[in-house]
Amino acid sequence: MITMTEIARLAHVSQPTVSRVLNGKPNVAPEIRERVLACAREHDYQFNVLAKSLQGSRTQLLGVLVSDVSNSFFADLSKQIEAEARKYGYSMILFNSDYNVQREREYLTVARQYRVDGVLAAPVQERGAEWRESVQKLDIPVVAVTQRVEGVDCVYVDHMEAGAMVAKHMAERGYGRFLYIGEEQSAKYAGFRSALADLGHGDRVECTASSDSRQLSAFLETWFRRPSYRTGIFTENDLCALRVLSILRELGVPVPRRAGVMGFDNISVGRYLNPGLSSVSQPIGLMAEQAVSRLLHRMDHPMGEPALELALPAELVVREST
Amino acid sequence: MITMTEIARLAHVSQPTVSRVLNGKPNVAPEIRERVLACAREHDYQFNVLAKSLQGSRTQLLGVLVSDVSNSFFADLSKQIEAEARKYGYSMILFNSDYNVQREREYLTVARQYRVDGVLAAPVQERGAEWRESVQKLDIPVVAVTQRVEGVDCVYVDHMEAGAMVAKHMAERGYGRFLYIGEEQSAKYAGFRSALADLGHGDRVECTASSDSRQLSAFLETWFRRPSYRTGIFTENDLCALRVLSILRELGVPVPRRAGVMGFDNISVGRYLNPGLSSVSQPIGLMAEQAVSRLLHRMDHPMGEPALELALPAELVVREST
DNA sequence: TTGTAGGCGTTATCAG
DNA sequence: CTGATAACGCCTACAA
Repeated sequence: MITMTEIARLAHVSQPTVSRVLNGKPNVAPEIRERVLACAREHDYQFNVLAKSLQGSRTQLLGVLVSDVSNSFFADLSKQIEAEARKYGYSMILFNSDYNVQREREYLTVARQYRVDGVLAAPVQERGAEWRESVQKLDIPVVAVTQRVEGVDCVYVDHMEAGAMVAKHMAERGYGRFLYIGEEQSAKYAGFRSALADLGHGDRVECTASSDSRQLSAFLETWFRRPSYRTGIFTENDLCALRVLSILRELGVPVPRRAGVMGFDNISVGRYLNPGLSSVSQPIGLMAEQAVSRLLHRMDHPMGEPALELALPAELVVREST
Repeated sequence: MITMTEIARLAHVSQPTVSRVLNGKPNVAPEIRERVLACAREHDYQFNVLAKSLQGSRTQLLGVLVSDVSNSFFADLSKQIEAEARKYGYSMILFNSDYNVQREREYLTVARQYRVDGVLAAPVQERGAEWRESVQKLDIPVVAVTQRVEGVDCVYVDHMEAGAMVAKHMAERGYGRFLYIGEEQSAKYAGFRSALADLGHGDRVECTASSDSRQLSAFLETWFRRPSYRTGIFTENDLCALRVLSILRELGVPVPRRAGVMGFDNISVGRYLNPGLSSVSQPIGLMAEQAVSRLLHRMDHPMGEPALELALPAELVVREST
């Protein structure tokens, strides 16, 4: 690939002059400008961004760290982030932590080795003082997306509040028993549970892990064998809700009559399901936009301002499953 | 971020010595090695990959160009590619062409500006002599994924053959009318159509575009209003199949009795649908593996060998929708 | 075993 | 308006 120095030689000018031309600086004689441009075009010159950023300028690279791009929610998020970053001339190195805290850390160091100008991370750990600290002593600005992290710039929806919204909706729909499928410590569950308590259903909530499909299936079979109230099921995300719906179908549990199912993330296929999946929608586009903009801002003001913790509104998307 | 030169100053040695230590080269006095390592650890030294690659060595960056990560197929593909690349110490810059040929070209030049060691591309254009040429005169190795491109390294499944498999399956299932939803020029359609012709259904195949949902809905309504044979519908991808299923449900067309639907890509949510979506599965993991390995190989042998055109087997995944 | 010198492709500074 | 020159962080000779 041709370099400025080579163009300089071909055009019989000095290399800095070539630099001036290619960067569109003023104060270059028109004829020289033309000569250089012609030569650059002819050889399809491309800037060497790496060499450029050696001078202390920006790399124009963003590190984007998600737990799993194959989850449509993160796929959508990555897409929006890429589109948003592109507006500012940024490209994105994508890292997949695979829900692995160890790899999350590794990728953070890889991102630094590439001298990315900043990192957008959807951190795995929900409540991580540890994560905050490891991020804070980093010399690269980091914005957390989807999760609140105290003392770190972050853009997120309030999971507590979302859980409460779900609880309220399910109570209104007349469900009398409740099930949360996901991690017991999650903020969604906390909000769900506490709102149900306020509604007088405090002792009718249970929680079970989602990880093992067979186990989950067995659990639901037992649950619905005993005659009981109509059950509102809230899952940690839509993928999990899909599995639940599929299990309920196998068990012959009618949805939404006997069981209501509400997911989280409102992935795009939800509306095409049968029954359509009710879900909590996060404003992905807005999150991406705000997160990128905050990150770029932070690059210029590394320490100055206090962390911005931006809570965005979640929205209930009610379809046939509740 | 601390540099080798600074460590050198702090440890009272020369910068190349620091380089030797940090790169684990032999012939360094143990005590100096310790001193340097201690200092590096203390200040959390990280290599500057960019500076490294200025010397002509590799950037350890791969450009990955897809049309739309938010399509689960490409999301899965990106994920597998990332995992595979990581094994060789490579990171991935992700580009989203958004099915836009113009942006595809732009991203190719951006990739070059970053001096990526190679590019994996799922090209938009199905039959592009133009694309081949633009890629061939690139100074960076490119491997096409998912599409065959003559004269360019590529890893793909044979869409013609896949289309034929679908035709055969649908004929066996007793459908007597056929519909392809997608671009008329696509290889899938060609294979579908020609196989149907061989089966004596040559004049019972139609094709309609998928782009406009309302239009598609109107088309299907008209189609199913007239009493006709049972119809086998083959869609260009699973996302499209989802929309079709949803429209058929609205129209009250029973699936698979009156209409059979088969998608393409076998995205993971397909099995959770109701009815479960029949589809053509592409071996994503294998494709990623082969494509990355081919790309790395090509880096070491830029021109030597002829292009590898690797056709991988597609597989019919039959569920309740056919 | 260690240090010095040069270069990778740029940009910035300063002199002419 | 243009060209030397130094610098960015690192590596690879080569010299001591």
